[in-house]
Amino acid sequence: MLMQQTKQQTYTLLIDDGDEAVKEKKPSKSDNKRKGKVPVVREVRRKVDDDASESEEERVRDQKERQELEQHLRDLDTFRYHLTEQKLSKKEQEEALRRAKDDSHSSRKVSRQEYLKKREHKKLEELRDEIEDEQYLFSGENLTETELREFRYKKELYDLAKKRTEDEDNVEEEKRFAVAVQRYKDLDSREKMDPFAEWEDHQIGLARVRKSDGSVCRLESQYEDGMHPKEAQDAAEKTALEELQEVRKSLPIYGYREQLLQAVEEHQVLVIVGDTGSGKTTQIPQYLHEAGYTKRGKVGCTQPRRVAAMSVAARVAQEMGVKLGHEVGYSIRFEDCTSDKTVLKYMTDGMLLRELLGEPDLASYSVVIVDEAHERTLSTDILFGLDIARFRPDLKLLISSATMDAEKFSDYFDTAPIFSFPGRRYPVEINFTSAPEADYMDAAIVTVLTIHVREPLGDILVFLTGQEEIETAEEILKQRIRGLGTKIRELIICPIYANLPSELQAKIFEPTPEGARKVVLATNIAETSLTIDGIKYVVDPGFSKMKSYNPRTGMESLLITPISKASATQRAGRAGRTSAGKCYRLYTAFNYNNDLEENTVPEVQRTNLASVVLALKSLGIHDLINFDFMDPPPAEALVKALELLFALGALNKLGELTKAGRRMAEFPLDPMLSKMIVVSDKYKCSDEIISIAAMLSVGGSIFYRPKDKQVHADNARMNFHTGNVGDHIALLKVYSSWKETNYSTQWCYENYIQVRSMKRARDIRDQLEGLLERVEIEISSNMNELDSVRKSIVAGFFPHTAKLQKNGSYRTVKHPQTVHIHPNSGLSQVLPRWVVYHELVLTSKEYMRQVTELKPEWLIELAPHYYQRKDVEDDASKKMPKGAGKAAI
DNA sequence: GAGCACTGC
Repeated sequence: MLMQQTKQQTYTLLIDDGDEAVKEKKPSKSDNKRKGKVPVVREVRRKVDDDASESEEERVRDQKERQELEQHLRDLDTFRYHLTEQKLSKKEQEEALRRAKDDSHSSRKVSRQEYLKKREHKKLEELRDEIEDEQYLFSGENLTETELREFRYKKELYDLAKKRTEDEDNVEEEKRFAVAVQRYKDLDSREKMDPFAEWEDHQIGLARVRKSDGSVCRLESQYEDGMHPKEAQDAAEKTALEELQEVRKSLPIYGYREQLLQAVEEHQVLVIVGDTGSGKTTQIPQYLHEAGYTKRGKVGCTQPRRVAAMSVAARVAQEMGVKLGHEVGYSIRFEDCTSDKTVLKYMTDGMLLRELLGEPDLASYSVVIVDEAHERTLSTDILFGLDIARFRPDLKLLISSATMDAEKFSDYFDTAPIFSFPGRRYPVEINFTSAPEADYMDAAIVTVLTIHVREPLGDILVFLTGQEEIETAEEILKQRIRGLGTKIRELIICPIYANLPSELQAKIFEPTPEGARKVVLATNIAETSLTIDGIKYVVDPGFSKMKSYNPRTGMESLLITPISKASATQRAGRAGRTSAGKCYRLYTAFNYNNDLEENTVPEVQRTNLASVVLALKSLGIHDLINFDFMDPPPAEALVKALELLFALGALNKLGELTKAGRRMAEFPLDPMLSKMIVVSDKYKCSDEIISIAAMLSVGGSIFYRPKDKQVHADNARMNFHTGNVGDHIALLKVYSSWKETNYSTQWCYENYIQVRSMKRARDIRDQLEGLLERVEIEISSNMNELDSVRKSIVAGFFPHTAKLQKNGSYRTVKHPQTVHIHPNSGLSQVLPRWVVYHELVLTSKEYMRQVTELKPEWLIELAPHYYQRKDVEDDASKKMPKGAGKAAI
């Protein structure tokens, strides 16, 4: 663990220092521009006029330009190389480090101001640069009419814009927003508005129509919707089915069918290694069905993702010629598409775990297949630890994994045999940089442009770490391309990340127009969750954001960290799905070999385990320290979870599950939220509390805050905070207001609220409402008595309390540490004396997110076992910051 | 004045 941290730090340090060094060694502006920026973008392809008499001349010039460009690119490479060399000198590293330490604090403020100032002039500078570029590059050349006009126009624009860039920006963005709003207005039906529907449909469609050879056959749902005459329908069905059977036989796994079945017969646990495209996910369950395993019970196949479970089930149903939900079905949260007839059941791994809570021996299954086990989700790790196979000698367990982890799984399951067969994949050429990159964003952009200029057509996929980075990259790329106009091929930029509105997500699936190239700027979402056709080049800077949890402080953090080798391989593989491809890694082979971890740290080792422990306890597992985790989590994390559950009254002193604990375990929520719900029964406000619980569990993506509309968005948000009711009540107000408008999408837009998150909250709320019945809690509402709602919250979250300090910061009550109210909180200016918070996150400071005021005496009333008088003594005579300590209560 | 990667129940 220590080793790993050190490594990560060195890796990051190296890059930071590089940055510092760049600043110090920065060449003069024009110098920098000439070598670094201009030439790459500049050249490429000049517009060829129709005029035939000029064509020869054009060709010569084209050739000359191409040569120039090649030279520019070479210059650039050397330039970059030298820069990095300099950056890496030891002395400079130390110097940069020292300086960073000395004035990290004051420099933050300064840099903010600088940033604002810079932003103001950025656009202007860009334009000026463009003009200079043109003059520099094309001064001695005969420009075409159009190009001259363009140039003059730019110059005029620059002069004009100098005076009023800011205004223009606003007008432009105002327009864009209006268009977006209009588009939403145009869509009326709820189906259309379902943010998931679109791309989930797309993914399902993919599974349906993709043939093994990569070609597409159209047969989806033609015979299901009854649109065709009966005969045509039958005929279509027949040929479609026949064709599908052909396809099945052409899959790589087909040749191993008998061997595989024999291996399953002979061994209880089998590790299966088959590359993507081998057909294992769709075929193995069918083989097992054909071999008669389904006579003894269901065949269950788990997937890490909902879409995968749905789309694979749809595909298999089609191959078997049955209706989805009958013999073949799927089960995911909020959606159970199975029936009594179902023998092949695809499901999310979390779903199987939930089923296990009700049916601990999985009696209704004869085979369980855990697919994509190498992803090591929390659920698969727990499933493995439970070792169901030991109690059910007749249950077959198949684990499918990527090559490199197969041994590990085999060892874990008492040297279970490994069955491997080849997949279908195209070769991917891997390129490393010769020296470390100082700025991976810049390097990524240069690489994209270089590919665009040098390499044959084929789309590019760039892995970045988050929304902000993607937006920046998009901006820079657009701007660099814009200046070139017709001189290069068209480059279509497609951003993709989970929070992107779905109608914009759909853009990445549109086929690239003839002669153009698409560049997809993606987060990790493109690593596993979705596949994009036509990707031939992958640019991998080697970083991703990863959440980690500190069990000692209970603090979460989301940090940019180097990826693992396994991740790097996965990313590279994305280039070789439809043809041979290339992967550009923006780190050195040495970095790869020495600095990157073999595998990503499994989730179980970097998460809060409270709900896991509660689930295991409810399965009757008492000795958690010796639970057979494949990679055990830190003991501290387990202890912390046990302590919390004890404090919440879910476990007794002996560590046994209490009645309250049993009820809490029914809810698919963090135990503190479950506790809050269980207690709400007593305060007769379960209706309000489940809304709050649902809103809290969708996470922080409720309020929409576009860059250009921050003031409006903040105003809209503050409406829900009137009376300083606290963030929890504000969330409740958001939910009930939305409900009052009959779940209106329009209302969401008007109030800067994310529809997608609200719909998710509604789904969760519905589920929670259903579960209330199971734990015998009646729905009761007590909106007039907000203190009872607050008391329920405190009853669940009493370990998360903090008290205001003299300096305006807070100190957590039980395990003292200094924290602050998150600036996005409605109480960030109010500073109540006592607060309860939902979570603690470490970003630039230790922040409490979702905060509500409480009365200290409640702590004694609601958690007498946890707090003593002295903890909540309130020295009112002490001077508090001005205007603080007075909120709604 | 901050900044939510990605899943899942």
